[in-house]
Amino acid sequence: MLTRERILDASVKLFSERSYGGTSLRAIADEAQVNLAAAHYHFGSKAQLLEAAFNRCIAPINDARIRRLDALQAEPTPPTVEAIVRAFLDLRFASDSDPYLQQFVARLFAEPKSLSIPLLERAFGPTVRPYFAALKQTLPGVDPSELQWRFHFMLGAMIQLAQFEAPLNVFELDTPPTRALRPAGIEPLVHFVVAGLCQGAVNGAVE
Amino acid sequence: MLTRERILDASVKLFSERSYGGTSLRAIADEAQVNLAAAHYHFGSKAQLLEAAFNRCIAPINDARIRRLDALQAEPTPPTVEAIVRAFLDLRFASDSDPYLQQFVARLFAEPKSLSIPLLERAFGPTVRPYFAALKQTLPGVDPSELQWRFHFMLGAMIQLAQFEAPLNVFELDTPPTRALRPAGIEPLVHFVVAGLCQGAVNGAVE
DNA sequence: GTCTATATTGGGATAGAC
DNA sequence: GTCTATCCCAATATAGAC
Repeated sequence: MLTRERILDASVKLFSERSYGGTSLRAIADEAQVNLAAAHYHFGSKAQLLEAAFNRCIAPINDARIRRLDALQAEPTPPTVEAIVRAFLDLRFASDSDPYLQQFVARLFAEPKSLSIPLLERAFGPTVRPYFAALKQTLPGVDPSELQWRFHFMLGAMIQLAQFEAPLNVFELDTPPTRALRPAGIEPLVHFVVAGLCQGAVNGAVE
Repeated sequence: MLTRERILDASVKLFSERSYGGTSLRAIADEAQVNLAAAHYHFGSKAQLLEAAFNRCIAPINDARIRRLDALQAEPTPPTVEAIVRAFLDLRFASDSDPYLQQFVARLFAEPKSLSIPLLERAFGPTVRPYFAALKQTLPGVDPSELQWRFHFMLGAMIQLAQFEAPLNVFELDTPPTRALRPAGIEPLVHFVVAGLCQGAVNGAVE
């Protein structure tokens, strides 16, 4: 059972750093200091290993996000856009999150769609949909299809932050992964996204 | 010489769709209906072929972007944020642009950094820097390091649009590439980004 | 459950005829 | 410049001993 965990850890690390196509099972076995055959014994195939690794990585974050949204919606006053955005984007206090999670998500989004879409839909859909619904309710003045675009751009900005430690600093190589989202960029990200989501609207959340 | 072009065309298509690691030289030779050895003869290696394909793809867009920025700065009145953003993001009228360009850029951003960063820096840096400088001048009230973050998020939103035809429609598979940026999402993108860039500022560009 | 060994395929790259 | 043929290696995957 320990072997299984070692393989998962190594998979998360390497898939996050080098993408799916760029990572071999051999490299994973090496990193995990485990025999190559063990990967097949425990997971069957490379694709199944990817899914297992991602699921283990995303599960605690999904839980935290859902819990935080529930908490917001349990309050007497309806949540602001900023509160919803923050609950979704600010993972600084999800201390049990895997440090590679965000890079992992970012890499997954860029995989060939036949690989990424089904996986993301299964792992992400159930968490993302309630957030979108909450935003829709908080921003009734925004056309739903327009809001879908804005939500889409929020994900793009989030992913961009996950991939690069510093903005535009295109020279840095192999930066170490950071727990949850890059702390330094979280506040700028939240404000950027809230501004984009609330354009025009005079919602209590914007300032 | 025709062979060379066929290989470049096929490379752009396949690298864009399947990423670098997911594309073999054999697949490229097949797609181009060209002999495998020709790829090595003309380009030397897979990595050099990637760079050649990307350069050919990005060159006209770099030119168009620089030309448009120059035109803005030649006018008597200083450009608005929206005008600058539009010049950068709205490629609908760059009719000679490769239909795969945006997917290509998006995939490149997600490659392992040791592969992507140097390439992006060479191909993108000289175009991106003047745009950042122009924004800095138009938004003097925004702290430069904060503006870097915002610019960074703009790129993320742009890439997200490039990768997916419709927002959140995570079920669609293998959508055909679109010339320049997805037309339907351009206006939402521009407005989202302008709002994010101009937060707080009372610049003529925001409305 | 874990190892060694290997089957099998497909990858990038080259040599050398034409 | 273009082809065939091939080298060499790395990839995923599996068989079978322990």
